[in-house]
Amino acid sequence: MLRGDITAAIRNAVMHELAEVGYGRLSIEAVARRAGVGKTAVYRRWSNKLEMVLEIVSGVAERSVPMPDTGSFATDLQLTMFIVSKALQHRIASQIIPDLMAEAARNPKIAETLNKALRTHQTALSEKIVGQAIERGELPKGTDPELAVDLMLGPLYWRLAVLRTPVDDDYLEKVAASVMTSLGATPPAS
Amino acid sequence: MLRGDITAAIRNAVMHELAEVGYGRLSIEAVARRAGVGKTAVYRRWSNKLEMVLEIVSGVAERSVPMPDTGSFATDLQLTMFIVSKALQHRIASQIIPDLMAEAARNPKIAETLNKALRTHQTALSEKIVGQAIERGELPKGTDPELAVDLMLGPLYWRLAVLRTPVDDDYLEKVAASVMTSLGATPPAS
DNA sequence: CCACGACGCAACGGTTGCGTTTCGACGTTA
DNA sequence: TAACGTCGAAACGCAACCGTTGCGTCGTGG
Repeated sequence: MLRGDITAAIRNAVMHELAEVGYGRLSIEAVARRAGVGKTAVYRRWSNKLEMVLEIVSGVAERSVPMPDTGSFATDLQLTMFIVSKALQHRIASQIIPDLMAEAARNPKIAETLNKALRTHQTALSEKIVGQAIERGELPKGTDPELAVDLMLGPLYWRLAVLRTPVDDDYLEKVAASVMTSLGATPPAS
Repeated sequence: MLRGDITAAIRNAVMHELAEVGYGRLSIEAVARRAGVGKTAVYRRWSNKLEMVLEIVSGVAERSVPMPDTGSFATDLQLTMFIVSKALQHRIASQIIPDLMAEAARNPKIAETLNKALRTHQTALSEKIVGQAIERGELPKGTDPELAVDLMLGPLYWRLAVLRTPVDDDYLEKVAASVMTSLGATPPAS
């Protein structure tokens, strides 16, 4: 039986190596070195760098994806943006995500995995928020869910992952308010 | 005197290698191979992979940065978004930009260069557009230029560089309209 | 209590890239 | 035509990493 503590050490090492040197430069030797294990232990679990990274990354991404459903679009929106901003400001995640995104443009398997890990658990989720809001009458009937999601997540990603500017609650509120306005949302009943 | 045609061949090879394998995996040997020149020719011009890439990339980025100043915010906005969307849909640029962005998170020199090449020639430029619009009374006085830029470029970058979804004129208009609305812009005088 | 399996370590041959050096061919300039 | 500098090609020693193998140790399950 493979030892769980060693598997965990390797997973941890992979995430940190990914953050430090990126997928392109990631080497299994360095992973084993960092995890304090032999290369053998790594190859006993995965046969490839690609397979290893995909399994580990999707494993991390899949768990703990909260599901905002607060009953109103305004709070759903704010909560989602808050969660995403926290995730994109996480030291390691903020390095790994743009790196894998760039790599996905070259490697279809990475693209597919990221698709599953991020788009399914985030964009599709956001589209559900929009759908609910339309049903509740908080958003106009013709609202394009895709466009709405782009307006929500685009500025956040741009700010955090591209410009790497820290984001405070005040900024989040401004963006949220802008999204509400531009979508023609009915203000919360408060 | 260094031969210009060979320098050009190397520059071209670097851009294509960057697009295909990314900065992390880019090797000078491969560049020379692709350019059909000897490694000697490369090392005679630059001493590093880093130095070479920075010089070439900033050279490409610096030239031909048009300056939208059409006289109205609405058209400035549309023109800017059109130009940016064209740039981000360029086969090679759309691979290189996210890759270097991710690399910039690790390498301060790359970050600085990208800063100069993109932020100065694009964000600051966009901020000028917003400033002019405020002077003309097309935007409210308190408008935050940074926020405005984020709302303009964020969704575009998200769409094109992250999701890699093609963008048509219809989508561009929708985003532009959303930005106008959320900023409380005065509609064009037409 | 014993065998099995996972462990680390070290070494294997092979590949790739580094940055440098040497060589002969070529073309320009003087 | 003679000197100079760039050119491609090839090889240099060095380092890193690949994926595999053999070894001796240690812990656990049967």
